[in-house]
Amino acid sequence: MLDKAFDPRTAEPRLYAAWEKSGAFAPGGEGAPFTIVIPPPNVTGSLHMGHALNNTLQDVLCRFERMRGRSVLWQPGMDHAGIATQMVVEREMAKRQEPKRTEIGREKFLEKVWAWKAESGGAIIAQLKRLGASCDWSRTRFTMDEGLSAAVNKVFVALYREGLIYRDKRLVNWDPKLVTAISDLEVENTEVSGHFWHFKYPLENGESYQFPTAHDENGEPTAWETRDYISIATTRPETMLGDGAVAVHPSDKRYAPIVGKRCLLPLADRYIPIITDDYPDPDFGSGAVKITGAHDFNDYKVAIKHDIDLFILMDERARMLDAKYIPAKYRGLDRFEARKQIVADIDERGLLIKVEDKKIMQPFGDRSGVVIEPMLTDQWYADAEKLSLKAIAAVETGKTRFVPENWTKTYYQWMRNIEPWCVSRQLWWGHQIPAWYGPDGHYFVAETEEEAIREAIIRYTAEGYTVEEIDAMMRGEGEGPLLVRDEDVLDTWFSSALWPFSTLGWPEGDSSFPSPSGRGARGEGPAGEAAVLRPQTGDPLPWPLPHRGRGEDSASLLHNHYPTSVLVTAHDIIFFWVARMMMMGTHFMKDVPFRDVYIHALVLDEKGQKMSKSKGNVIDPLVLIDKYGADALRFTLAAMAAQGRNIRLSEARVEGYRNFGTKLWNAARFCEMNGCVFDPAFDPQSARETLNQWIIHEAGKAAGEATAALEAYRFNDAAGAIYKFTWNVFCDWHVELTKPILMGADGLAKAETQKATAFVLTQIMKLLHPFMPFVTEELWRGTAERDGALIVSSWPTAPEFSPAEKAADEINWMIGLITAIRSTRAEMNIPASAKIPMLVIAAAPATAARIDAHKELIARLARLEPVSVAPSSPKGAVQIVHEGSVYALPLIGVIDIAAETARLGKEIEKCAREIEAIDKKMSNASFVEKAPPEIVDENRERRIAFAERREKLAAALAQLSSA
RNA sequence: GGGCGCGUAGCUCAGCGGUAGAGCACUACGUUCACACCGUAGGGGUCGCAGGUUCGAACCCUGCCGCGCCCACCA
Repeated sequence: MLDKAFDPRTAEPRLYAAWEKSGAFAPGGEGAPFTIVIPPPNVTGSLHMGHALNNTLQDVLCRFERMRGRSVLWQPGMDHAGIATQMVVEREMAKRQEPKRTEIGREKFLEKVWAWKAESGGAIIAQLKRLGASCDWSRTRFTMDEGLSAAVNKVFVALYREGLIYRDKRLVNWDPKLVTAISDLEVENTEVSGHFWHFKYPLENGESYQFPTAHDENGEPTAWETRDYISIATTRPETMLGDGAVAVHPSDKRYAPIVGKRCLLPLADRYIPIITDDYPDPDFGSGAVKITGAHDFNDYKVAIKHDIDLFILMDERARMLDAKYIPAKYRGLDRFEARKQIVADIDERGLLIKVEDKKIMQPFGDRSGVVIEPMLTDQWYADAEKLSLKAIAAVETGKTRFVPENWTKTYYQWMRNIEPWCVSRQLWWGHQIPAWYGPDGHYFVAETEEEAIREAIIRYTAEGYTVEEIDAMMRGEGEGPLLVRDEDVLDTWFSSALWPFSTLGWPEGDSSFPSPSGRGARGEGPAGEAAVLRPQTGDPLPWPLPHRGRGEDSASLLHNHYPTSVLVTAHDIIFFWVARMMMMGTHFMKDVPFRDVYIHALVLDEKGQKMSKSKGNVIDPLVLIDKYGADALRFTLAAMAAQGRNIRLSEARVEGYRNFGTKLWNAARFCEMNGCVFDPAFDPQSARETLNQWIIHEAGKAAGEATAALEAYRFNDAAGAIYKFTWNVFCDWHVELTKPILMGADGLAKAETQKATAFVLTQIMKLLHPFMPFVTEELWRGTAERDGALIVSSWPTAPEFSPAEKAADEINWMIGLITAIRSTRAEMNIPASAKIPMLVIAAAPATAARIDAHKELIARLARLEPVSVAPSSPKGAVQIVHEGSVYALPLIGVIDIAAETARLGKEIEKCAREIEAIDKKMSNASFVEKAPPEIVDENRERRIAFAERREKLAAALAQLSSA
C-alpha cells in the first residue's frame, strides 16, 4: 500500500543510499559511452542555486542517457581553490588566535590546510547527493590528489619544453592584499567616483612656449598664452614619482614647440623627456600623458617602445618603496597615503592646476576586493595565443559546439584577443611549480627534483665546475643547497584546465605519455575522502542488484570517455574554464575535451538580481529541498531552464511543482486502489479499447516530445511535455474516463484497462525520472514487483506505443464535447450537483455512433441524465454546437431566456469575426497564390467549420426566440 | 567604445513567420470513494514604440525608448 503522501524527508536519503550502493551510478550500460565531467565545486563551497541548476541539468542528462542504455560516467570531484581555501584556513587560524601562516612556515601551514579539508572541506558533496546527483562517487577526484598533481607537473614540464610556458618580467595585476599576482580574468573593473588632478610639469631651464587658448571655427588658434610648463592630468598622482616621460600625439601642434625638450618631474626632481606617441588623445585632458611604465599597462607599452626608464614604486603590499628615486618622506607610505601627500605637496608648490571629479574605471581583485596594482614582476606565463589556435579551430570546424550557439561569439572574441596567461601565484596552497633554481639563478624545469638535479649537474659540469664542487654544493655546504624550488604555485585554473582528461586517469591511460613515476592515478589526498564519501550502511538493498560496471581500467576509461559528451556550465566561466580546457585538451589529447558545451542560465532572485550574501537575497537550495523536496526544486529549475535566458526563481513555482509530484503520487494511489498493476507481459500494441488506445497514443506523443527536447537540451520543453501529459491528459481525463470501467464488474475491458493504465503510469515514471528521481523511484517500487530499479530501467521508445489516430480523434472529440457541456452548464448557472437531460439533435451517423459508444461516460462526466436522441430541439432549450452537431439541454422554465439569447449572440459574433478574418485573407488574391497550399486549405476548412457552427447557432437562437 | 541579451496576462516566464500559452495569483461554483498540495468553469494581453520586408509579423529587418550582462587602456 502506498502511503497517503510521499514524504521526501525520509524517502530521499533512503532512495539515494540504495542507488549509490547498487552501483547504479557507475558506467555500465551496453550502449555508447556518455560522459560528463562535473564542474568541480570548490572544496570550500556549499551548494547555491547555481550549483543546484547546473547539477540538476547534468543529472537529467545522465539519468536520461543511462536509461537509454548508454554507459554513463558522470565524473565528480572538487577543486582545491587556491586563494579561496588559503583565505578560509587563514581566517580560521586568526579566529583561534593561532600564529600566522608566515610564522609557522609553508610545510606546517599546508598540513593545516589538509587537516581543514579532511574535517570541513567538501561539504558540498553531501549537498549534491541531497539534490539527487547520480555521480560515480567512487571515482571522486580532487585537483590536488596525487594523480592530478602528476598530470599538472607533466603538463607544465611539457609546455615548458615546447616553449609554451616561459618565465618573464612584465607588468602583472598585483593584489596587494593577497600578495600575489592574478590573471586578467580575476580582475573586476568597476566604475567608481575618483578625481582627475591636473599638474604642471615645469620645462627645463625655464623655457617657455606659446600655448593656444582659443580657436576659430576652423580650429585655427586665435589667442595664446605663454607657458613655461606642460599640463598633465592623472587619476593616480602617487604614480608620478615613477614617470619616465611625458607623451603627446605627434599631430598635436600645441606641443610641437616643446617636443624633444625636457620637463621637471616635480617632487622627484628628475628631468624627463617630452616625446611623441600615437597613444595620447589630443582631445582628452590636456592631450599630454605622463608615462609611468612600471605602474600602468598602457604606459608600459609606450615605455617599452621608446625605451623609457621604468621605476618600480611600491612593495608587495603597495607601500611606497625605500628607493633612491623616491623622496624619503614618501617611503613606506601606503599608496593612498602617498597620494594625499603628493597632491598636497604639488599644491604647495603652486603646480596644481585643478582637480575634477570624475568617474573612473578601477580594477579590483575579485577575491580580495582591493584595488589592483600593476606591478613589474617575474612570473610564469603560458603562451595562450599559441594554445588558442587549435582551440579556436575546433569550434570553427564544429568539433565542439556551443548550445545555445550564440556563445561561440563570446568564445571567439576572447580567444582571438587573448593575452599571455600568468599562471604563477604567490600562494602556498596549490600545485607548486616544478622549477628549481641554481645558485646562478638558472632554473631547471622538471617533473621531479631528482630530474632537476640531474639536469643541473649536466649543465654545471658543462660550465666547468668540478665534480667535487658540484657535490659540495649538492650537500648544501657553503651557500646552501644547489637547487631551490620555486616557491610559487600555479593558478587554480591550471589544474582545472586538465580536468576532462586528468580525472580520467591521464597521463596513465595515454600510451603516448610515459607513466609518472610509480603512483596510481586514482590516488587520494592525505584526507582519505573515500571513507567519507561512501555509505556506511549495511542495509539490504530494496531491489535486486543488477550487474553494472565494466571494471574499466584507467587506459580504457580515458579511451572510452574522452572526448566527453557534453560540458554543462554557466556563461560566467567560459573564459576561466571552458577556453582553457579547450586549449589543454586540443594540445595534449589531440582532441576536444567535449563535443557540446551547454551553457545554462544564471539563477537570479525574483527581481532579476544576482544572488549575493551582501545583498541578502540568497535563496538556499537546501532550504527549498527541506521544504518541498529535491524533486520539486529540480523540476522547477529544469522547467525554467529555457535556453538563453536567466532564471528568476520564485518559491511559488517550486510549490507548484511540488504539488505536481503529489498529483502523480495520488494518481498512482488511484491505480493501486483499482487494481492497475504493471504487467510486464502486457503488450500495449494489443489494446482493443478505444480509451486505452487513446491514452497509449497520447503517452507516445509525450514521450516523443520529451525525448526530442532532451536530445536538443531543451529541458523546459521536455519538462513541460511530461507535465502536461501527466496532469492534463492522464490525471484529468484518463483517470476520470476509466473510472466506470475500473469500478465496474469484472470483464475483459476492465482487465485491459487496468494493465494499460498501469503501463502508462509506468511510462510516466520513466519519463519523469530524470527530473523527479525520488518520487518516481519510490513509486516504481511501491506499485509493482520489478526486476531492477527505475534508475537503470529503459527509456520509453516509439515502438512501445502504437499510434492510434482514430481512437485519439474519437476520445479527443468526446473530451471536447464534455468540456463544452460543462462550460455551458457553468454559464447557465446550473448547479454542479444537478443532473440534467440532454438531447442529441439529428446527429450524423458517425457522431451518433460515437455518442452511442460513449454515452455513459459523457453522461457521467457532464452530469447528464438521461442522454437521448431527438429530431429537433424543443422550444426554449439551451443548445450547444460542437463539431457540427447540436445538443440541447431542455430546461424549459429554468433558464433565463434573455441570458441564453445573449450567450448565443456572443458565440455567433465570435464565429462571425473569425469568418470575417478568414474571408479577408481568402479574398486577397496574393494570399491564395503565394501562401503554401496547406495553409490555404486549412483556412478553407476553418471557414467551413465556422460557417456551419454559425448556422447552427443562428438556428438555435431562432428557435429560442420563437418560444 | 565593442559584444551579447531582454522588454508577451497582476507576478515569474514559454512561444520566435500562419487560430496568443504555462505556473502562481485572481473570480465563481464544488456533486464523485486518487488527490483541497484538489476538481470544474471563468476573467485577464492593441506581445515596449515607430517604420520596413512578407499574401501574412509577438516572431524577420531597421531605428528609437527602457533594462541587464560581458569585454575594453581614454591618462
